[in-house]
Amino acid sequence: MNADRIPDIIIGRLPIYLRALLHMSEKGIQTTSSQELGERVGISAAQIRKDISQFGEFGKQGTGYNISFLVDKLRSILKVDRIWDVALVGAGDMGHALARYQGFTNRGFRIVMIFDNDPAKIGRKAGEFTVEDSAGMTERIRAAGVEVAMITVPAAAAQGVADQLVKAGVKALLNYSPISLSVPPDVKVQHIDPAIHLQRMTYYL
Amino acid sequence: MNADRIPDIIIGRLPIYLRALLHMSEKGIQTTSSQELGERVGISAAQIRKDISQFGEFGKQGTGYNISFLVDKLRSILKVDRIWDVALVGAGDMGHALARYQGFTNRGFRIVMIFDNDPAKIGRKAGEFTVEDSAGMTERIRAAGVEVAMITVPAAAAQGVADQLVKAGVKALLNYSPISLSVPPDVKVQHIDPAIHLQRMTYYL
DNA sequence: TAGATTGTTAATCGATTAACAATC
DNA sequence: TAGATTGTTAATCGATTAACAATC
Repeated sequence: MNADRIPDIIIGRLPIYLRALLHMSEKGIQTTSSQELGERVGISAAQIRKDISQFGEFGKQGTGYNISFLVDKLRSILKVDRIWDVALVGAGDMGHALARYQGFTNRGFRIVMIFDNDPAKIGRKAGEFTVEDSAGMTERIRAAGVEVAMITVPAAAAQGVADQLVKAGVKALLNYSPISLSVPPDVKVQHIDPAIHLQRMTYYL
Repeated sequence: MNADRIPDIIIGRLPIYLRALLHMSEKGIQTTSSQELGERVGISAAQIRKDISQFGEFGKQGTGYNISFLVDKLRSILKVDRIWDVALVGAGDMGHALARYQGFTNRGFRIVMIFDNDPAKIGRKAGEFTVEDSAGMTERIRAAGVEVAMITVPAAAAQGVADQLVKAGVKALLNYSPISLSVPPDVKVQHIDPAIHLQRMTYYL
């Protein structure tokens, strides 16, 4: 156990471990080792043991880790042992795809509202939701106490939307717009940009 | 200039620099400094200078970097000074969103074929493409010489699809399925999983 | 017990930062 | 010229790996 601040890079690996462990759990596997988990996720066994040991002694010498126990621990550490309400801004193709995405279930998230500023989209359905006018976004989000949001608006609008979301109290932003957002230090941002991910690979081709 | 192998972590930052530089370029800015670029992307000036200097002396003391010159250099380094044909596997919501995504243009990529194994989807349109039967996928991809692919199939099917793509000669895989893929060492994989990205932030909430 | 595997330490490796001479 | 900013070196900082005692 370690009371110091845990490095970002370790926190970033925990969701990968969690996903793999849930996958094993669904297949009925009850126990795993750092070795086996490492092979599945492409990370060394030593690193996995070291990462996990930052938070406690969750394994047993000789037998490894009990999967459902470790899943519970990781969920608790990552604070996904609850359901976070998520606001989605941008009801374009990507927004619609996310609105209908099944992958949030059981992983700690649920979209609860969708906004757009296009009159042609407001009032229409996106997944099971009705697209709301982004004019009322700040108040809606603040009133609902939503702290997590996803942005799927065009690049030119993204920073403005981010500013509004921050003002509304959002502390975690998943940005699908192809632009670097600037936010206060207490707000976390993650970027998803398929072109960036592809460009990281073409260097090696 | 450095003839050694460039670390992955540096290659991973270059697309971020490139995107920011293109953005500045579109706004008519002609010159920038490591300081200014660093503020835009949230990376220290020293690191940006060090990263860029791995590939040559692209700046000028006193004035900084010429943006269009640096854009050209980065495009060439990342091999996106050409257009890569991309195959898309999975014509669900995410596949459709990617098929219609405008963000690949001018960034080195163009989707050229879309596959699915669902008879209800085969023959239908996705963006400007007609969904093809994934039964003929390996041959189609090999014949077309496609080296880059995106996977948007359900988790249970993803590893099988990846295996087929590898067999077809694909060397760069962008995986939207919520599962860790295992591929030979000469094949690059990048993962996009919104739940993973969100879980990286909830720890801090 | 014998074998397996953890948690942890120390060693190694790699990345970032600070500082500054060079120079535009 | 004076001011600004690069490219690079050395120092610092942090992350990964190897190894192994502890122990299930």
